[in-house]
Amino acid sequence: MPKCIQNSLSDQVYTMLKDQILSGQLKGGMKIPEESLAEQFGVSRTPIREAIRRLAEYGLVTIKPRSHATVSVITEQEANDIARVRVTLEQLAIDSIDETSYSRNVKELSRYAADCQYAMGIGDRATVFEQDSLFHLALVRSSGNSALISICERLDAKIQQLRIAQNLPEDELSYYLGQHAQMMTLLKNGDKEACKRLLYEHITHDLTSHVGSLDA
Amino acid sequence: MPKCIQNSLSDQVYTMLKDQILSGQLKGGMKIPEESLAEQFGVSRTPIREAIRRLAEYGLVTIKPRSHATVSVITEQEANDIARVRVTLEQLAIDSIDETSYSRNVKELSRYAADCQYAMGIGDRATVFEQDSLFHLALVRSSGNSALISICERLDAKIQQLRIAQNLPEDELSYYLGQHAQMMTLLKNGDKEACKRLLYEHITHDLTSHVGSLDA
DNA sequence: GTATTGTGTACTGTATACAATATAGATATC
DNA sequence: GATATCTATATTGTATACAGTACACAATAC
Repeated sequence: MPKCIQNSLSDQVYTMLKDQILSGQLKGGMKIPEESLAEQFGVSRTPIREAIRRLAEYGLVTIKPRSHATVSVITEQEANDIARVRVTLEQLAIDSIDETSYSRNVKELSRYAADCQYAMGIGDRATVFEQDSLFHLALVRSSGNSALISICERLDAKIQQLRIAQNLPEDELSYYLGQHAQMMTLLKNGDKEACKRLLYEHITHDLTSHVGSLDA
Repeated sequence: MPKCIQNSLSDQVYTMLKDQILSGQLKGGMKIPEESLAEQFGVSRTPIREAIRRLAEYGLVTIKPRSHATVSVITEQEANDIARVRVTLEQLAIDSIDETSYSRNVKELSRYAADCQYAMGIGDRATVFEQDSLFHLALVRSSGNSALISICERLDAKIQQLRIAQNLPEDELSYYLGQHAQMMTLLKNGDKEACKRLLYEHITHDLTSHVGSLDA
């Protein structure tokens, strides 16, 4: 269910392409010529170009000048690098949260955590990942730091791509999702240090072991 | 002196517009209609559009749908937020640097530090800021973390805008520039903690006091 | 059989043309 | 005189057309 905020064709195409990439419909390494996409979406090349270029800024596609754009592939090294940065950024978010901003967001956070668990229960992985993203973004938003928020929102697409590529087994995924609620408890109790340690485990857990076959 | 890596018109326009914004020639809040830019640069609207959209991704211009794009203005809050994130990211870079990667980059770093000081001596503020940026980016690159590097490179444009807006008095600027060499000494001695503390001061020094008159 | 060059095709990069919408100014109304 | 509404214009959003380049395949030379 693609959610198009703007109604310009560029934005619609952008959202749909992003969804197709993150859902794995468009796999890493695949060529995406502008003309065939234009045909597929029933629009001209102009909005396609703008969408592709935006996706390139987010690292989801790679543009080779005067040649095709391709869907980006994530390497193991890149996955580790992103995780490391992510931990650092979200730990900063935790440090920046004060009680009032937390209480303002606690309801939203717990809803995402719950929805995530529920989706896990019925085996709906797509929703699990979506709600997981929303939880972490809401956490970052609670920091109130606009620069931090925009960086994390930008990084989110890559993280989603990573989550899917990681392909964690059910039991592990379920275990790590439970940490959302734990983190909230720690935050409520004001124990930021413990929360940051848990976040570290939450994000960097046996990261490298499951990555692979992105361009199957 | 704009340095155009790619030779496509889009890239050239992008670089030139960026330079004009960072040099203050295009001031915050100014409208930038596509057509007049196209005339000014002697190209069609297409490459102009792509450049503007790219600048928007970097936060240097703000696009209001179906209306003019304007040069973004930095608020005091935003400046603080960016500084906070920047400290965190560059501290992560310092943590990630190992001896081999440092020794590979030490020459480059000291050159930037020296050039920065020299430019300060002859009162060439534009070069000071340029070399300052290069120093910090080289530091981040030494980390070898691709995700971190790309985030910092992306943030760099905003930081440059900020540096100019800050408009630090000569003596203070000169003082803080001296810290580049100090940080390198600490790194060489392996005292990362001290280096990170110094970096914190280096970046967050009386930040809010000088910001203002961006759209003079 | 392999390497090299030539040619055609397909795709991108850019320009131009048209459609749709927002802004500003003028007119009308209270 | 102030406010609201209408109209004209300017500017964006999108489509299309053309030019130039890169890639793939074939033909030739070694």
